[in-house]
Amino acid sequence: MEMEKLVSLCKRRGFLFQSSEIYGGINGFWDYGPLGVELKRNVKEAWWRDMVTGHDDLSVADGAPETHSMVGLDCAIIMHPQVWKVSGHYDLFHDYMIDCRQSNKRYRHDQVLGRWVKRGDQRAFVTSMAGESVEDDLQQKALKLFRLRAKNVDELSWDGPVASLTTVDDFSQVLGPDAKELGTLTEPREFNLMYETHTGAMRDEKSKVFLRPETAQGIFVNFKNVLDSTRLKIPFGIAQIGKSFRNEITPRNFTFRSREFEQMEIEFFCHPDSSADWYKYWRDRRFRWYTDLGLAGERLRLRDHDPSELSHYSTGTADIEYAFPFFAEGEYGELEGVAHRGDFDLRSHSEGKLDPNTNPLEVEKDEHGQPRWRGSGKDLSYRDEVNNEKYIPHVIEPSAGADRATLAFLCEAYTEDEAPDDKGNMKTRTVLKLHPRLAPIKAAVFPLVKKDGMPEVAKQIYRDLKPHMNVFYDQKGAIGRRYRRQDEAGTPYCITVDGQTLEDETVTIRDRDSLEQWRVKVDEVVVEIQGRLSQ
RNA sequence: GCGGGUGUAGCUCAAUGGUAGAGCGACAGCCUUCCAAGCUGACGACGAGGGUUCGAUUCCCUUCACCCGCUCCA
Repeated sequence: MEMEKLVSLCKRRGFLFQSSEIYGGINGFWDYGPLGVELKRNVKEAWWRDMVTGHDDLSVADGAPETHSMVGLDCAIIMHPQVWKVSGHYDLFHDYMIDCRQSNKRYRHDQVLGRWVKRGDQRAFVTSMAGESVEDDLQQKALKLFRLRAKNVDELSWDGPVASLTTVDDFSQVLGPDAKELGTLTEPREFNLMYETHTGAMRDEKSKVFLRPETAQGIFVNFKNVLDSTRLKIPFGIAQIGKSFRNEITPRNFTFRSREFEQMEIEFFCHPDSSADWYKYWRDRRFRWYTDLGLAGERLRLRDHDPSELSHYSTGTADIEYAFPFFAEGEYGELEGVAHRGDFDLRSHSEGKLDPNTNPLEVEKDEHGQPRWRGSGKDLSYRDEVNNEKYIPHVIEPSAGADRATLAFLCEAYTEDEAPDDKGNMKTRTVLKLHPRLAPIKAAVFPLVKKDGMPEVAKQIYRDLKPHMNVFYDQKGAIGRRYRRQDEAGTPYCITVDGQTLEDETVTIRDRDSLEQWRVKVDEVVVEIQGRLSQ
């Protein structure tokens, strides 16, 4: 499937528009049109119903270690700035970046390592991104820079230890990691991946706040509130759907990487001893959610992170990925990450930001030995009244992208097949084979022709269906054209009033995918359609 | 942020330094008894801003957006 065709259809039929299009558009932002908003709402409502309101607290779910509860939350986009300092986003999202004018490569300022080297009266700071073999790499580069052979390595004299580029002020003596000559690096420039704004009318450093880059932290900081207000017992999950914002360096690939996007996140709190089992449960359950809604093909996969990719406090992370058409063959894009996060988040918000590189986890300290970012100081542990046990729960985090899921469902649904026209010639038909739960319009009602009392019967069927679902009525033009329009919108069923209706009070129902038609009594249409939609 | 490409009607495309054209779609009407049929009619565009020019959609500059490749992707 070519992506341009889907993008074109999305625009033409009102699924997706570029934001602020009449002003030339704005990079990284997208608007959902009349059909798109229904589709995305259906995705979110399916998630909310399947994860939260439809969840059975009393039964042990398939694959689950025991019963569990699910509740929802909806918190503010703007939170106390300390939330983002303790969560680690402030440090991670505030990078200084260096560009190389010669190689056109970009580096994190603090990640470029190098060492001063002299040969005669020439002096340079040679750099490398080589990681573990950095010293060898630096020597190679120094030899090359001074046009020396390996046997003349003695002519090099090193000045000081390997150090970060942050220790260097004058870049004119710096050899970039991929450069062939000195002084090709730009001055460090600040990259803010979190959007900033201000609270109150005063616009100064003290009033600075951030638009959240993820919804998860709102759940962590409300953990105690939820516990105190609900009589919930562990294990339970808190779910939230909401907008998040990241000032991505390169928004790309339609809505896949947007700067404003919507997340569907769960933080699931459990006892540390059962956390590995719960992780497996959520990983498999979330994967199944996508397959149940139609991403059943080979383009969807569950990828377990390699143990070497994991933080030591995590016993597992898996990505649910989809092979979007705009990726190269064999490449996948993340729809959802399911992560075992241990007690990292709750402890950080209690004790202060933990250093993820420590084991066991310790609070990250600044140069004065003080906590780098102070936590709330509140006790975020859980007390098990039955076993009289007190502990900090472990967290399983299934974090999904609502826009990415919506886009994946669209990509998967887009189909071109052949269908005959009224003369029997085969014509290309464009159809969105969306799962009925996700389809923006559930059914369309047509009179075969605009006379003989057919519109009146059809309008009544429309009115009968409307209280139950989104239905569309159309009496204009040829019947075939009306069917094709609904195919493009992904409407699963079309109901047609014809001449026979006037004799025996039956109508035809047409299936979008098979093009099959069958007759149903007029007063059984609602039950028939409802029954098929709930399958 | 870099390099390359592309911006003309809702969509797909055409032409032109001198009033911008088509197909499809959408709309109105006629006709139509099951898969984008036919006839008629009306609507509808040069991404934005500057410059050169008597005159710019066309040439130049800037900018914005999209696509491809790099980079980035906690």
